[in-house]
Amino acid sequence: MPKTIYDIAKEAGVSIATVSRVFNSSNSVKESTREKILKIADDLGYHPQAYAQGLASKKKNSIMLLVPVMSNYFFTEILRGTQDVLADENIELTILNINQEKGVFRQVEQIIKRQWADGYLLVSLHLSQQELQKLKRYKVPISLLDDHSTHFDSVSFNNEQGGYTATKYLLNKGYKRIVFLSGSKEALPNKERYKGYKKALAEFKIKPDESLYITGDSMDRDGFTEKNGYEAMCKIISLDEPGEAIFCTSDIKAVGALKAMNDANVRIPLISYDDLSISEYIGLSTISQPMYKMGCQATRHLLNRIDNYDIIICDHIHNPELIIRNSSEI
Amino acid sequence: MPKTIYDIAKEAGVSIATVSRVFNSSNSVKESTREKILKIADDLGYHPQAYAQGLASKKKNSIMLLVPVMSNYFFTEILRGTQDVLADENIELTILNINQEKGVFRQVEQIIKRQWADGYLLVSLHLSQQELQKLKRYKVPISLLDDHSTHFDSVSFNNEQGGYTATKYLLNKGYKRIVFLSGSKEALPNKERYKGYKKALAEFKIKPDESLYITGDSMDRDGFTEKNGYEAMCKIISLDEPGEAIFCTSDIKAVGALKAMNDANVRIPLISYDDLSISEYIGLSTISQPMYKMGCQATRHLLNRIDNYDIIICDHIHNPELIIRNSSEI
DNA sequence: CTGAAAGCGCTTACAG
DNA sequence: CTGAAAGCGCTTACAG
Repeated sequence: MPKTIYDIAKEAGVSIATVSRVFNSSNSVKESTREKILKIADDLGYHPQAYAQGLASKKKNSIMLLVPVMSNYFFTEILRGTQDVLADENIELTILNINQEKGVFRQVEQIIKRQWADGYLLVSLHLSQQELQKLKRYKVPISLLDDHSTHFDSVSFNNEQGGYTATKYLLNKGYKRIVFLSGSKEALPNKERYKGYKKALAEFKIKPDESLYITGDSMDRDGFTEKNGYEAMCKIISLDEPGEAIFCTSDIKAVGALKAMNDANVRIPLISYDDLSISEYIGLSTISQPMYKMGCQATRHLLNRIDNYDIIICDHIHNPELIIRNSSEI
Repeated sequence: MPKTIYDIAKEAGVSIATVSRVFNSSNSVKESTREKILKIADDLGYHPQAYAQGLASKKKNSIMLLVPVMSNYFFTEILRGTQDVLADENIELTILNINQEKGVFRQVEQIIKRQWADGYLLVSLHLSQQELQKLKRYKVPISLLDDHSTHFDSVSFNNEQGGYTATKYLLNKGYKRIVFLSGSKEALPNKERYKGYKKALAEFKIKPDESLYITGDSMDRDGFTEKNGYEAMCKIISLDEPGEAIFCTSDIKAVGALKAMNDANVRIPLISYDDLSISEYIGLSTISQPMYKMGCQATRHLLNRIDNYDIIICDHIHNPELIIRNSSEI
């Protein structure tokens, strides 16, 4: 039922090769022929089928962005960067949501095997080095964002530094019992931020107190939810010795934590992590990361590698920045 | 370089037809042969190429979700619904971000022409009836979410009802000067909500006051940003007669509006729209819509139509629900 | 249970 | 500037 290149060629009285040339902007087509074909194609609602083009040309002219959750500002900013870099490139961008419950590696490998795109941008997927190594054999352009590896181009944050900066600030203000309000303990960024937290404590000769490592009970999305933050804060409040300040590993959790404080009518200084668009408006002191810029970078890495698979591997690590607003200043 | 069906067939000593059958779960393959082929495929990292399969079988086994912005909870919930419906279907789901600045219709039509998927779920795209009519000729399964049409299956909200309910509540509390804190005046949902707002006023014999129709100056994302809400609220506060209550057309804008109130140290009752996940935690009274459920519905419509293009068109309109929390209760 | 062969809708040297 | 033809990597009747 849908029109094919044959329909157009017949209608225009030319060969399919000529029609193909028109759509591949080869300049070796007579202007009048080109216009005629374009007109017919428009009338008939024709455009070359992506799948057939991909198969014949062995190029997909598309890249795929693989992400675990796309609920947040974090991802939106990255996407903005990617789209801006792609703007003059004539490359299509599709997004695939990876289900964290169903084996991240399996899903990623499957997509790559099926050759959906010319290259893949893996965002916040945190595969193990061993898994990344396995992906290497497909010899396909892959670029990592919010993840680090020697196998692929990567753009990542210095999470340890972020945890360190936030904690240090609190320590400098004189607080000693600082709570680490955590997400899932297994999540890599969480571990790294905890490292930074401990490093800062160490500088102040404070031993990390296990009972101050606290998370909520709701564990969907690795615990990065308002609900988890609320639950965690309730636990903190009911501690025998509640803690004098809080380093919270995400803004979304902080929203929950703030509510719990309000409900219980207590106020504990808090610094969180992400700098979502709402954070400015609810006065969160937080660690900010240059997400737009990183989206641009990671995308450029990918395009370069599609262009030439054998160029040297790039590895950018960005230092986050502490932004002080109300929540830390009591 | 990547392995093809020929490599596998040769290695296994069978024809490519047999290899193909294994991957299409045809049961007419000897168990031992199947296992052998699967083993070889796994060793060699082979899986049938999506594009070649699509071309040969004329089925993509994939659907595409077209959305304008995916920053919000709104979209995340819909996605959850879609994914849950797709869970046992063996259909891939890809997402395509539509750039509102670059001609929504043109982008959508292009995607459809190129035949990326077996069907398309259009979310919050608000094409005109005329444009939808044009898409009709491609005879391709399309399902609309947060949009209404007689041409395609659709699942939408009764925005007028939402605006009416919110405004009525405020009127019932005795407020007379009610501000309509708007997004872009051209946006369809905005218009519909405004209709409901006026309808409620009419019941109270109040003439809509033009000077109470207020929006901010930042107009990215159709004005649905914290910043726009903040700006609008500043205008409201500096009104000669400020208004006794506010109906705000989105929670994100309300976040900005609340901050502006705080900064100016005023408190005006406010009801907003969306019920994002944070809204509960910051005490927003708001209009809530069953997004997860609607994502499920729209996806089922689409699958049914892919199954049989000629079934009768479905049209669900959902009534939103008012949820009272702090922001409206001063 | 398996294979040979046609065909899906394109692109792209090659030749003119 | 244009066409004939091979080929991309699969699926799927058809035949056995």
